[in-house]
Amino acid sequence: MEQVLKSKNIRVTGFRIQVLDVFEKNNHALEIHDVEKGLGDHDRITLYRTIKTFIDKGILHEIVLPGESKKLALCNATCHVNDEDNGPHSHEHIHFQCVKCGHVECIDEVGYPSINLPGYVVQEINVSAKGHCKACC
Amino acid sequence: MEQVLKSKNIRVTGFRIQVLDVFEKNNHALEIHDVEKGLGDHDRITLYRTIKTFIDKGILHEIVLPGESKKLALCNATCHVNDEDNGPHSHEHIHFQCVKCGHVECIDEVGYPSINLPGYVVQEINVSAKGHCKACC
DNA sequence: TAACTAATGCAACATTGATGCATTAATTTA
DNA sequence: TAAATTAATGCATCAATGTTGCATTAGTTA
Repeated sequence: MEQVLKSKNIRVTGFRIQVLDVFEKNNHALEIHDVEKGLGDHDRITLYRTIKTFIDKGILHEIVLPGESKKLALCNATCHVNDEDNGPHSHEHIHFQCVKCGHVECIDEVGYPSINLPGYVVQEINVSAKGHCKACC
Repeated sequence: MEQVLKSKNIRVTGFRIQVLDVFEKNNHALEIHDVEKGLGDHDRITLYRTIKTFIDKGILHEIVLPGESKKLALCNATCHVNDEDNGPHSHEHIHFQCVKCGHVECIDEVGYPSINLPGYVVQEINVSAKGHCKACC
């Protein structure tokens, strides 16, 4: 837990550990609202700043799905954002949302599709899916 | 233009035609901010309501991309949202963002990838890509 | 342990979007 | 085609989400 923060060269504070705890207790993506419920009494602004730091450092990533509010999930070990230029996260995984339980999870275990767009140069693709998750099938 | 509105059984008003005009003059997705610049003097709330109506009726669809603010684009002819239950739009196309000009466009001409997630039931998939568009190559 | 610097907490503000209600304008129908 | 009907608009207000500046507090380094 602390190791995560240390490895990213940011200070280990009680609040940051609490926030990480909330994510580690859940195995699906969370909205800021969910994080707030998981924390005790806290300062809203500090939470926003903490999340921004975590995203910049490659600890959390944002998940946007049509019609849904923004969600956050822990990055996997292979995610290395460039600390100098705040480049994009490089997660090649699918974001899956279950229509039954509503949970959104990152699926690292399957291959990533590739697409061919004649006339375009594709650098990066982003895939999300909807359906029934393992638990709800 | 009017036909679009009539075919969806909603009233043809000057403001709605102006909004459609802005989208038809551009061949890429627009943020609400862009639409406002394309309109003359107007009421912000009415614009939000107009956009909501257009989305509900299958005239516009929302495009969300990580790290970008929400964008809107005209639906293609094959989009039929169910007017009764406000079901989802059924566009099987890729949203492409050019890293050079920043424009986001809908690409209908290419096949849509399929994915196989063992243990899951996939109902719908959503693909976006980034790179260089035809104009910027 | 002191000095340094990053993180926090608070106040204030910005943006994006929704709701209620009276007024206006587009349709419908007589 | 004018009156009746009903949807759309404009305005005031509010809610949610997120940012900035600044003084204070706490983690880290020497």
